[in-house]
Amino acid sequence: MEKNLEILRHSASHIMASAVKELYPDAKLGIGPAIEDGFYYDFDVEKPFTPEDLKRIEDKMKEFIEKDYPFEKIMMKREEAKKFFSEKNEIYKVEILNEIEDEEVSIYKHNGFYDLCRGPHVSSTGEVKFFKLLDVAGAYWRGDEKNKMLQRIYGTAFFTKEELEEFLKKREEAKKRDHRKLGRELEFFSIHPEEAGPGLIYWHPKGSIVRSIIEDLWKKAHLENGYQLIYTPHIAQEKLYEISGHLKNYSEFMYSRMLIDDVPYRIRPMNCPGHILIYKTKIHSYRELPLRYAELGTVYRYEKSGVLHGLLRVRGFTIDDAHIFVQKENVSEEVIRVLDFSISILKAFGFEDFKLYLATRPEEKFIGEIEDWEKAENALKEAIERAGLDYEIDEGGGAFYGPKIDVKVKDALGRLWQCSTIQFDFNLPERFDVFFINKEGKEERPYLIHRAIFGSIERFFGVLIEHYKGAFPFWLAPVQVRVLNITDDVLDYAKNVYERIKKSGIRVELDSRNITLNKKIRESEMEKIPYTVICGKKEKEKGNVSIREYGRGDRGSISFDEFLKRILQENKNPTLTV
RNA sequence: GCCGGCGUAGCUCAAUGGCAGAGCAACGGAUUUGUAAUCCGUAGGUUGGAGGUUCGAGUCCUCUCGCCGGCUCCA
Repeated sequence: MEKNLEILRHSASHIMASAVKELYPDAKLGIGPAIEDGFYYDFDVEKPFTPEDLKRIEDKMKEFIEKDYPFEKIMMKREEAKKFFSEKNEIYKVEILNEIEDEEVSIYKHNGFYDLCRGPHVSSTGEVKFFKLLDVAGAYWRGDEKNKMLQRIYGTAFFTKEELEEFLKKREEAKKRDHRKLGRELEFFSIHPEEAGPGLIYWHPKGSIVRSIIEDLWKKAHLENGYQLIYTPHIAQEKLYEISGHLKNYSEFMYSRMLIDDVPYRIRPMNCPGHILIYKTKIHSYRELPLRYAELGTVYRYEKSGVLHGLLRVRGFTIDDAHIFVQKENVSEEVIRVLDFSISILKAFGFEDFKLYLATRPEEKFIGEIEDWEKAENALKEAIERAGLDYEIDEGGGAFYGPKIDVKVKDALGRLWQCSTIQFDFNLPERFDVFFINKEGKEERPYLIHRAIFGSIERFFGVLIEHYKGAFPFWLAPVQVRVLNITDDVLDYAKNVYERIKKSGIRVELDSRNITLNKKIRESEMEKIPYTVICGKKEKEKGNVSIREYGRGDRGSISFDEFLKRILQENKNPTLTV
C-alpha cells in the first residue's frame, strides 16, 4: 500500500476510536492499524456493536472530521506512559507498553483522545474526507484464541470520492462472482449441510464435466512429464497412520476410528502413506529416481465448522497429489522442475500472476531434527531463487513433516488464492524405512517431495468460477454451444445442425421449446454458454448459422462448415509450456 | 471452535403477536415468434428442528442444527 494512504487510514482508525470512546466511554482500546483494504480498531466492550451502532459511530466521526481537530504528537517516557494509560484503565495499551523496549514512546492526541502510536498521522481530522465503516466482527486479542475476544470494526478510507466508490463497487463485483452463488445458479455443485453434512460437495453434471476436463488435462500432462498414475484406498488401518505420525501430529483433523472385524481403521486425511506402501513393494535403484507417483486422491479432514466456505474450505476434497522420491543431491533440481510444471499448468487455466511463499518449521508439532529442517529450508530457497521467482517467508507455516513452498494465483480481481504446494519431507522416508540402492550398491534414504498443483480440485474449481465469473473459456465450458430454432418449421434444420456439432465432439444442446426466440436467447446468455447458434428460415435456405457470442451479442451469419471449423479449432486444450 | 448477524415455496423477497403472500422457476393451455423475459391458468409451505410464553407465535424466550461476515486455522 502507498505510504500516504496508510497514514490516512491509520488516522481514520484513530478518529473511529475517539468516536467510539465518546459514545461508549467504557470501551477499552485494543489496536487499530491500517490494513490492505482499509483499517480496523479492536475494542473491549460489554455489548458487541450492532450495525446501528456503526451508523452512530460513523456520524460521530463525521462530526469530528467537520471540526478538523489537529493531530498532536506527544513524547513520553515509557514508565510515564504506562502510568498514564493505567489511570485511563487501558489495560491493553499497558500490556503493549510492557513489551516495548524503547525508553521513550510516542502518543498521538486529537480532541482529548490519546493513543499509544508510532505514527505518523495526517495533520488534522479534516483530512479524512472519504471513509466508510464496513463490518463488525469478533477478533481475539492478539489473534490468539486463548485470549479474550474483542469487537473489531472494519472501515476503509481514500483520498478521493471516486476511489472510495470504486472500492465499494469492487466489493459488490466480488459478491457477484461468489462461486457459491454462481455454483448454484449455473448448477455446478450443491452442498447439503442439513441432510448430508456441511463441507461436503455434490458435483452436478455441469460441474462434473468441467472437473473431468480439468482432470484429463492434468493426467495427460503428468504422463508426459515423467509421472506414473496410481490409485490407493480411502481408508487404512490405524497402524498405517501410527507409522506415518499422522495419529500423533494430525489427529485433530482426522475422523474417529471405525472398527472393521474388530480392527481399527481410519479414513485418510492424506495420501502419502499409501504411495509409500507402493514404493516399498520392491527394491528401487538410483536409476529409477526421481520416481514420481501421482493420484487424484480424495481425503477427508475435520475442519472447524466456522471455517467452512463453499468449495474453498471443505471437509472432503480431492488433492491432485504426487509424491516424488528423489536423491538428496537432486532435490533442488526436482523442486525447480515441479515449480515450472505447476506454473505451466496454472497458466493453461488463464492465471498470469503468482506469489510464492516459503513456509518454515512450525514452533511446535514438528517431527525430525532442527538441523534437517534448516537444510531443507535452504534447499527450497535455493530452488526458488534458481528458478528466478519472487517469494516471501511464511515463518512457522510448514507442515509437521517438513517445510514447503506455496504458490498463490492472482485472479481477475487481483485476489490471491492458495493453489500449489510443494512440501519437503525427510521424515516419512525415515519412518517407513524407505530406501533405494545407490551407485555404490548401498542402501540410501531418498527425500520425499509431496506436491499438488491445483491444491484441491474443489478449491481450484471455486477459484476458476470466481476468476471467470462462471463464464468459462470455450474449451472448459460445460455447454459450449446451444442451438436454437426460431419456429417449428425449421426444427429439422436446427436438429441437423445440432447433430452434426454433437458428432464432432463439441458439448452442444438443442433448445427446441416452443417459446419466443428472445426468451431462449436470454436463457442461453444467463447460462453463460459461449456460442448460441440461431437457426431460422434464412439460415436454412443458405446452410448458414447465426452466431451469438456470450457477452458480445450478435456476431452475424456464417456457413455451418465455417462455424464448425472455428469451434473445433477453439476447442483444443491450451498448450503447456513444459 | 469463538464473536455477531440470519434461517418463510426450487430462487429472490413480503407479512404491528391476529386468515402465510408476491415475482421468477415448475406444471397445463393458448401463441409459431429474427437476437436478453408473450399471455392466461394450476400447483407449490409442518415459516430449519425441539421445547416454552400467550386466547393466539413466522413474529417473543430457551435449546439445537445450519448459513453468512469476521477471528483462529487451512488444500
